[in-house]
Amino acid sequence: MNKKLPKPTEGELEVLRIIWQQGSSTVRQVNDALSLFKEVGYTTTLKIMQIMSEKGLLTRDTTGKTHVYHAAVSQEKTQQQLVTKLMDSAFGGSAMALVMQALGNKKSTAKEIKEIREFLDQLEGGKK
Amino acid sequence: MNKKLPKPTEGELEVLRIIWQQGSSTVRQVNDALSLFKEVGYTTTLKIMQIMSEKGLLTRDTTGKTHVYHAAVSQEKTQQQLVTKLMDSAFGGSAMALVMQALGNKKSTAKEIKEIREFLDQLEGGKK
DNA sequence: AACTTTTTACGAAATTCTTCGTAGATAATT
DNA sequence: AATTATCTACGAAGAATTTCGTAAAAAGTT
Repeated sequence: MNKKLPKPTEGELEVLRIIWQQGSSTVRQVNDALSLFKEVGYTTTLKIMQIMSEKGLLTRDTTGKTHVYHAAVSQEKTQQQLVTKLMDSAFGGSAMALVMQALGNKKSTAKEIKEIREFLDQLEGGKK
Repeated sequence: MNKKLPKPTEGELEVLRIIWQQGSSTVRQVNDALSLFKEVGYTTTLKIMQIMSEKGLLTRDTTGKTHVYHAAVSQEKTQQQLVTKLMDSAFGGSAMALVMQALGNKKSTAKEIKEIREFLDQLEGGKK
């Protein structure tokens, strides 16, 4: 079990989000997607993805000329990792404090609030 | 209005947490507190706090021989900043998604869940 | 086949963060 | 007063991250 994958950096997270969204991709595809919202050189994207492979955040298929990269970490696990880290480092480990900041900040819609209530119901229900 | 204070690094956040907790402190006091849970040289702590002053995360009183450092950013604002950043970078801006990860992860107590419900009530009540 | 384009590999510069050693100044102790 | 301890300032090394240029290999085009 490889539980200790490194925390992705900002740049790595951007790549992961794209691959989670559009599925396994080539460097070109990721770079195109990145280029929609920021300026970035092709070889920069390539380098980041190569490093991510070394770290185990991505795997790649090198059969063809153009390598295809796959996410090696799930979106859910990664979000878990990041939110846990933030909770510990900035909120003293309190989920409540973090949740309140997240909700208090943003103007949540009535619908969102309702969904969270239902989620809380589930949490209590599924609990022993 | 200085809205663009830099995001504190891991090390800087540790210093801020200590100063938020125990109030304005000297380098020695911060270093002692840090030493309780990690090994760190005195000049390392000094350097970090000096850099934080330059960045505007701390202010300092240099009247005496021993300088006294004060937090220049509030805990609340900083938590806001960090949670917003995480929400944008890892949760596509969705507070809901983040909240669910935070709650689903940790085994929240019934009391915590109740508190969050009450918080949601307030949110809706205070809203127009 | 010669040329152009695309892609990977390699290396290195620029930046940021962390760490700490050394020197000098200031204060406290003997 | 001399010694010792404490503190700040300075600089620099090491690691991590981001960036990109150049070269070489592979594929496609004329």
